[in-house]
Amino acid sequence: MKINYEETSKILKAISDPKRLQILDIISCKEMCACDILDHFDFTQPTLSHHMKVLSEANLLNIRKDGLWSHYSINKDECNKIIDYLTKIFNESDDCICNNKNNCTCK
Amino acid sequence: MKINYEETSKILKAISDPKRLQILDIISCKEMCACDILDHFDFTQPTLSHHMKVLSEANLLNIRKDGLWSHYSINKDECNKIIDYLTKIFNESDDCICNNKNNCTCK
DNA sequence: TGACAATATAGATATACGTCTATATAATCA
DNA sequence: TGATTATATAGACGTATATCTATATTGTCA
Repeated sequence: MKINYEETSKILKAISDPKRLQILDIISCKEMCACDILDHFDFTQPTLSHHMKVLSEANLLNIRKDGLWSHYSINKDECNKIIDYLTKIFNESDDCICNNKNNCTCK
Repeated sequence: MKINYEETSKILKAISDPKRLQILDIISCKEMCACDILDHFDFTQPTLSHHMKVLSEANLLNIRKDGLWSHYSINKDECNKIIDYLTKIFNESDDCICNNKNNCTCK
C-alpha cells in the first residue's frame, strides 16, 4: 500500500497538540458533551470549539447533536488508521519506496 | 500508564510533516546517507539538514558518523513508542483519565 | 415571543514552522 | 597546505496555529 504523506501528515497535525491528545483520551471511554470536556481544561469555550473543529475535520470524532448539546466520542476506525499508516512507514516492506531507487552511492 | 501529552505531542509534531514522514519511510528499509536521502526531494540541503535535526531531536533516528558522511537509520524502538502511546490514548482503560471525574452532568 | 443557554464564528495577536540563500564547520585528499 | 566535499548554522520571509475577547447562531422553555 502506498502511503499518502500529505494526508497522513494532516491527520497527525490534528493530533499533535497536547490539548487535543487529552481530549481524545477523555472521550475514548465514553461520549461527552462539550461543556463536560471543557471542565478538564483552563482554556476558554471558543478555544475548545476550535480544537473540536480541528479533530472533527480530521474525521477523528463521532458527533451527535441533541438540541443545544453536542455529544462527542472518538472515531476509533479512523484513529486506528493512523496507527496502520505509522506502522507501514516505520517498517520495511517489499514495495518500499527505496526499492525504486538505486542503492546508496556513497561509500 | 499515564500519558504525558506534552511529550507525546512533541514527538508527533516531529513526524507530522509530509517530508519527514517520507524520510522515515525511506530510511526504514536501510541506513542511508544524507546525500542519498536528498535525491528523493526537491528542497535544498539545508532544508534536509533541518528536517533531520527535528527527527533527531525527537530521538527517532540512529546516526552513524563516518568521516564526512552521516548515515541515518530509523530508531524503531522510539517509533514504536509513538504507536504505544496512541493506542493507549485511543482506547479506554481502567485507569482512564475520565474516571477521576464525575459523570457527565448534562442530560 | 423573549430571555437564556450551548456552541460556533470573526478578528486580533503572539509564536512556531518550512523554506530559502549565504556562510560556517569539519573531514578528505592531492 | 589548500582545494574540495558533506553537512550544519544563521538569518530572513511567508504561512500556519493556539489562544483570547467579542459577537453570532441556534435551540429551549417560561
